[in-house]
Amino acid sequence: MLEELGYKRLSIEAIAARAGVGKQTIYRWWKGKGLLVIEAFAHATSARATELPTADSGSVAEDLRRLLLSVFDRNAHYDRGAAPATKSMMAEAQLDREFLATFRELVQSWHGLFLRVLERGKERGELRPDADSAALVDLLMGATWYRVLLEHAPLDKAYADTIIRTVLEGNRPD
Amino acid sequence: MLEELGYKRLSIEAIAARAGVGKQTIYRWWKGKGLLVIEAFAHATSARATELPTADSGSVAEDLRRLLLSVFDRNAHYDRGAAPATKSMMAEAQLDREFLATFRELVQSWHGLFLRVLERGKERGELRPDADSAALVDLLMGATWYRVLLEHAPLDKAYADTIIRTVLEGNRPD
Amino acid sequence: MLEELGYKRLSIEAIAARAGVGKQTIYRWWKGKGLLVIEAFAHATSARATELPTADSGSVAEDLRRLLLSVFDRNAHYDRGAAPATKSMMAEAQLDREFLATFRELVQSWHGLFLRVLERGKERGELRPDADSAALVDLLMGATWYRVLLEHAPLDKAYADTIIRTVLEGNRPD
Amino acid sequence: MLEELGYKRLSIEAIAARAGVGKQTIYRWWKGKGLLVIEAFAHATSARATELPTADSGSVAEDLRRLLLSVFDRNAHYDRGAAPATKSMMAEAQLDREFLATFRELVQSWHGLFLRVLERGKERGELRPDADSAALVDLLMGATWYRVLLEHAPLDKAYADTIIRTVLEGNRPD
DNA sequence: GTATAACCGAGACGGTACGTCCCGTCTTACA
DNA sequence: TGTAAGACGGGACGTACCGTCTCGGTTATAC
Repeated sequence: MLEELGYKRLSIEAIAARAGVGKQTIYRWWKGKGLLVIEAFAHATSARATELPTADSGSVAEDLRRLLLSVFDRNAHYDRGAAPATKSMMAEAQLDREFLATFRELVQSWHGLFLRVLERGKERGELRPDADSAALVDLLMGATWYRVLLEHAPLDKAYADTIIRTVLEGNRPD
Repeated sequence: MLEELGYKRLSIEAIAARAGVGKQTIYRWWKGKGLLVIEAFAHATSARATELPTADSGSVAEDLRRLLLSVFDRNAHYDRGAAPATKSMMAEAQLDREFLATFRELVQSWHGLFLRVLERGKERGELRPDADSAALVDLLMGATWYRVLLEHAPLDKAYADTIIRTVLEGNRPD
Repeated sequence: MLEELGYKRLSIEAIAARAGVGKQTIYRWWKGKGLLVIEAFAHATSARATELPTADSGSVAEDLRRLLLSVFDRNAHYDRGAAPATKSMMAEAQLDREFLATFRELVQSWHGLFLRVLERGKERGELRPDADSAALVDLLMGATWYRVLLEHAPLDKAYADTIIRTVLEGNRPD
Repeated sequence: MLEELGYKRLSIEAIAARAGVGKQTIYRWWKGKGLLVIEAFAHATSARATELPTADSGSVAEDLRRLLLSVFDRNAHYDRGAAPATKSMMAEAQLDREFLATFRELVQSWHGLFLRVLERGKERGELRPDADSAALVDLLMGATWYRVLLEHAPLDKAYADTIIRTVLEGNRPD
């Protein structure tokens, strides 16, 4: 229904009707449209067994590339698949502080994957040991989200390369 | 009123009442809440004469630093000043495609400033000539927006340093 | 719609839909279902020009008889015409004190007609001068309403005769 | 709870909660709010051993007076005691035909007492033998209910006297 | 200096959705 | 096995705003 109507026109009334369910039942389980969508999103992504690739390939560059391209893949089409949902959630997060807290947890769970890769890189001496990994993750993710949100340029391999190249070269040891 | 109520609870009805104006008059001038806010935002930022620093200091690093810190300054407090407004607009942009187009123009007008600085850097040989400047701007802005939107970490000098350092070191010539 | 559905199943939602009107518009004009019905009732009875007979025939008995039979006529069929509406209003009056006040005014406007007839009777010496006219009206109306409300016996001429006979004979001068 | 909340706001949900009982259990015993209240009313009036006075004093006037004043007593205060309950039941009877049937039986059980008194009066020659006793009971009860329902005048001794006087004088033999 | 038009506040209107209450039925988990 | 607890599908409530639409009562202009 999200893809069909868009988040704004998606009403709890309509969800209930489509589900053949009383509105109260929905309010019993979720506090609002946002939290319902977040859960539906989590369910959909986990159900489709589309886990992000976490295997250790031996090189930060390769690990990061795999991870980032996987994220790019899911969000490359701004108007279908995961992107509309994540965009909607980011919007709701700006409109409802309570929702922001929940959403942040979801988003930060993704950070973990990136953090681990970067930390492995440090251990292997591929990255400066004093680099601020958390900040680097924000760079990686921020660059990605920015294009998804504004839709002013595509999430393509060239962009991924630029991002990864910049982050790694910019934090090479000495 | 935006700071007071938040974008979600800010209704055109309330704006009209507060302004001592008929609703029709508002609809005559703006097509929706989003476009009204975008204009109010533009008015407020220009009125306060808080233009971004564009002077050429002679070094990319310094120019970038000044520019980025100026942006950081305006948005450092996530719950007052410019941040709530920009966050609201980013939200609206996700919910209304027509608004997205308008908002994108506003945002991209800011890109110009960063692009010019990077291009000057290329000319001076401070940056690789084949670096994708547009992508680098997205890196800079994306990293900034990301923390503003998620509010999971502060927009502080350390973060600015990491961003600039990474972008510049990551795109040094040869 | 009242006759069709009955007062209980008559919802403001349905009235609005049938009238092709927003619910708010109804709430703008009437405070509740009861007050709307009371107004519809007043409108219907006045529109149909079914005024009660108030002419002076020269005898209390005859005046009273005409008046009472006219009331009987309108309410003889407990399940159509005026009776369902008046019954509904009497019900609402028991459930909502504010409505009771309004309803009482309507009902007491009818008392006036009976009171005038009785007072004429006193003047002509057909009734004891110290009879409590108001109480006698309550007797006349109470007896009528009682059968309408309980529907345990018909509003027929015999009952009208008994009522009038009792009230007049019971209050003959000396 | 009836006195506390009024019939309208009295919900089965609330009754169950207050009673520490499942809703289902209530529906197992009573078909609706009305029937539950009618039973509670019957229980309350019988428990308080406030039976109506049926003894034969030797005079219709006296018997009637005792009986009527007893009814008046219970309902003199329109907002507490028996009156709110009877008013509620009369309301429900107008809204639900099935309930009306049950309620009518309860009400008519009271008629029996009045009928017996009137019949005794006929036997003793205190009343015209061809008087319609049932109609007279409706006069007595109707006059009483009317004031209880509209609350436009008190149930006082003067009113009782007028009622009884009218009914007896109006149906004296010859 | 007055008639006339443009404007605008106020807010009613048809409408959608909200979040809540309660209905009467169904399910669960404990005693 | 029965029952409290309460979830469920459902209907209606009364409210908030939406974007559109009349209204009068000013101004401001043209005659």
